Amino acid sequence: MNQTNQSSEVRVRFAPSPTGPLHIGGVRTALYNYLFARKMGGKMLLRIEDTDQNRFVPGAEDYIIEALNWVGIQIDEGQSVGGPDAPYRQSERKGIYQKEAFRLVNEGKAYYAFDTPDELDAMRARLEAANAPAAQYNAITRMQMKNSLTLPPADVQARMDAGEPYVIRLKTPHKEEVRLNDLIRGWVNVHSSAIDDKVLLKSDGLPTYHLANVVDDHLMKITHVIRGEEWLPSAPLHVLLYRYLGWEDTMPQFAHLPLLLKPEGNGKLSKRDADLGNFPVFPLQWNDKETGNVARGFREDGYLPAALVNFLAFLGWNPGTEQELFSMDELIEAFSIEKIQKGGARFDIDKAKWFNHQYIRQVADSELAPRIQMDAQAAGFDCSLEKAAKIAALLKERVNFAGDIFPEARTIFYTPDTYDETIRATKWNDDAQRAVGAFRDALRAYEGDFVAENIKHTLSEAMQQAGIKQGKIMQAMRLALTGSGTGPDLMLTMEIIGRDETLVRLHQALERLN
RNA sequence: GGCCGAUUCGUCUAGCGGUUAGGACAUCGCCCUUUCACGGCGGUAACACGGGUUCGAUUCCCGUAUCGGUCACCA
Repeated sequence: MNQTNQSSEVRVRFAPSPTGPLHIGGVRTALYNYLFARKMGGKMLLRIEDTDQNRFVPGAEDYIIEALNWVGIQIDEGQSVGGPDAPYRQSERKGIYQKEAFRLVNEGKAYYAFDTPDELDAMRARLEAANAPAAQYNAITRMQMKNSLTLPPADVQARMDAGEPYVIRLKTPHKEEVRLNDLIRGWVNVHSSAIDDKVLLKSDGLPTYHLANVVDDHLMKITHVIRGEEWLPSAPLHVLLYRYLGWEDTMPQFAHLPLLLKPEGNGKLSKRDADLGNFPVFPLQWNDKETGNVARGFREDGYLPAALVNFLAFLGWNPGTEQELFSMDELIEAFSIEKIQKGGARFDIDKAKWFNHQYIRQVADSELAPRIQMDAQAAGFDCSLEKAAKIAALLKERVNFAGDIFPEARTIFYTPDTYDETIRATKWNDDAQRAVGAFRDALRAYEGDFVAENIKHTLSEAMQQAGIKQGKIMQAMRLALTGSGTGPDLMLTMEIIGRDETLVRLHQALERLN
């Protein structure tokens, strides 16, 4: 029935479950899928795997879409954009999975099971007590359970007619070697005895992940399944499903990505680690409506999407060159599955900050200005966009985040009310006093443009005339002007402060520091 | 515990039989500078262990150890 995919167009999908905010590892998975799709000139699909009604979280789907959009991952087909295989929400595709599940039963590859949760627990407890090799529903134990393999057909029919809940389970072969060739890991062999009789269709009529993802990937003509390593143990089961469904000849290729690990200690990266390390694990801020908790996001923390993407791309992949900074287009150009790492990658937020620093300094001053203006206003200061842009130019190379700029520029906005005592004690001496006085007088007489270059010239001339070595008094000058011993370029700072205010500050310093 | 996977500086990694084992983050030092940063230069720092294969193993094979993942009517 199914002929080989003639078009050979690469088609990949990102298939998250809307159970909450998208984890940063999920963003990386989406990114790798996207890079691969674009690199191969293929398509990127977005499918929502919402087959667990109990775990459904309102708003999660919108969050996922907004997050992908923010990082710059464009969806070609799928939820939010539509496409030929709609609907892309699995809860709306119920009938499709049921049809395939019943087909498997009819073909003898699956069966109905009526066991209650209590009965299943009892079975597992019994097997564990008996020290059985594996406490699972499988080729051996299924013959002692309540299912269409053990019950008389009439009984099965009666139960179904009576509306008794049932599931459909895969009739996993007893002894069979299942192989799959993972693009990242090579051949992986698993014996079918290690795979239990997985539930394919739940008693609520919805499929489990295993059935749904295989059916959808086939129907949507997915050519490559790129997903997290946590799926590797069930990948052989999926291979088995493709075989039983008769789709093995068009089965997609698999690539199981290494996991994102905790910064220190053992295990995969969790929200808790992020809180401990004081960094986000979600792309966007998430407001939990039930608990009222707010989980921070990379966006709200001031990370640029380009920086996050660059950082994430390098967590588990490397082009093999010494270039570190890559735009999305460059990543697409350089990307290849072969260069994906096999081992898990520890999450190092310092590296993320460094990437952000690299990108922040490239942002135009005018783009940074509104944020600075906003921060200034929040602190109670007026700030024109022109002034904010100048401040951006003054400080952007020094910071990791746009939000760090205003705090460093704070002294620009007000005449010092206090002066750093340590600097005062060590730097405020007779020469400093004379220097500030001489500079003030020179500035009063100066009538040209009040720009850094001219201010610098005025200052050095004044110091020369006063016979003072400029380097000796610069920190005192800074103290006089800003009240602080440290900060960005002083001449530019004065330019931004303006002539009048500069004079006011010099004057006040002479009065208050003596 | 069974099954599957992984293992190069503290961290992310390059390496695909012969290298002074390279880069980046972090760290330390020096320089630059009006200070603090930025930046520049340099330093410390790694092939988990044991067997093979080979003239030669970080690289190939087998064990061991360690770490991770997974064993639901969750994805």
